[in-house]
Amino acid sequence: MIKVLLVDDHPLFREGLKYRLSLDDSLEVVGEAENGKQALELIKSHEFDIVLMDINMPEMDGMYVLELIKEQRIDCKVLMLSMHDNKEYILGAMRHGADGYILKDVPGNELIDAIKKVISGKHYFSAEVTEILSKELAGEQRGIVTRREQLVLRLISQGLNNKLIAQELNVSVRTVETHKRNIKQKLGIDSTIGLMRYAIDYGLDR
Amino acid sequence: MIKVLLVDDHPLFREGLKYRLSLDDSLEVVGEAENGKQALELIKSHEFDIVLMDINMPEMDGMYVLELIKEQRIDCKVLMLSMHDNKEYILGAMRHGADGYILKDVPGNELIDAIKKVISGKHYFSAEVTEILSKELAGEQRGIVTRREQLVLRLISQGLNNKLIAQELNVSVRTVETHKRNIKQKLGIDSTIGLMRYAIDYGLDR
DNA sequence: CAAAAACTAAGTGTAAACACGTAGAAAAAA
DNA sequence: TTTTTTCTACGTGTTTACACTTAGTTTTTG
Repeated sequence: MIKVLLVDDHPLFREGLKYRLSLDDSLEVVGEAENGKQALELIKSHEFDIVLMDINMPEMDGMYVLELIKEQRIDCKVLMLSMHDNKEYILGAMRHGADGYILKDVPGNELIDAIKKVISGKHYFSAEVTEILSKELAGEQRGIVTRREQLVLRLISQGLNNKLIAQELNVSVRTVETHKRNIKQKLGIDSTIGLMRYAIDYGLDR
Repeated sequence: MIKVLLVDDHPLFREGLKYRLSLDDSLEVVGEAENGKQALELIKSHEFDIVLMDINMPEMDGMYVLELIKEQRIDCKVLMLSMHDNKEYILGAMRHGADGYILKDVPGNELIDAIKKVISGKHYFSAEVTEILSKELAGEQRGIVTRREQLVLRLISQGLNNKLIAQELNVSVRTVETHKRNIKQKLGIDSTIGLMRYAIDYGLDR
């Protein structure tokens, strides 16, 4: 029996997932959390075979939880669920060692397939995701926004100016400027406001 | 038996809803659509007591379908489901005669309550929604952004700088600056980036 | 360990944005 | 038709952002 932890901030969505998974006899949802914090507590106190987790959540997002799980080498697969098929998320999730990444608009049976693949030790990325990735790789690593750059992007999207971003990250304004310049170059965007739009569109804004 | 039509572009979410509604004996999901177009066809060819519909969908969004249903006086309640608690959406839905508006992150039982209230001829707006509305009304018309200012907001949200906005509107940069200053004052926002966030949050960005 | 990538940061000059005030012309409302 | 609002725009001074370059340090990777 595969023990599943569901992490998503929408109760209705969780209920739906739970129901869908209950249709398969080899799966069992043994835990639910509505944010990263709760998830982390559960993961520390219980054992799960796999965590199905949304990326965008209030109170600690899924990406961070993923990072912690993998850093601490907790023996548990992590399958990221997301509304967004954006590069940054997907690459971010891969960088942090996610075992899979699927979009929320896949049919239920694909989700089950994904879980089983992941449990069997493989990775699973849904078609749209691999599409994005292949495009990314075809471009030979153009556009890979680094961790620090992602942080800067997030702070930009929160409305902070360079000075405040610098304070937040404990670096100089010049460093922030450099990061911004590099991000712009990588993404082919030429204004802060454009960066903000990008960050918001691709859900980096929290 | 209340005949329900589900309209949402996420199969998993639909499945979840369907399951949740199946737990109540007086409800029956007799139709599903994954976009506004499909929904409209179904509504024209079949009879439903209530339509549960997402606002954001590809291929004709829910707001437009709502508009058509109400314009054509189709005898069918419409309960809008949304991820977003933004003013523009909520006010827009009300303006077009939605029978209710609830956020996707409500628990399943609240959704069932909402359906029944709506079917009985009442309106239903979830707590967060009425909160937003009351704030809006309490503000006694502060923050009325004029037509021109709305245009500026939209262009800001698209990532244009002052010069480009000026070109787009055939006015001087100084005028754009003035508009921006006025908008900020009206909305109590003190950065361009904040304006952008506002515009996107409130759906002005297209 | 060596090489590459990422992170840091500075110099210097230019461009854009912002604050605050003011104000005429056009359009809408009373 | 007055009155009010909206749209337009300038002056002036300050702050912030951007371009383009260079480069040391740390971290990651092969």
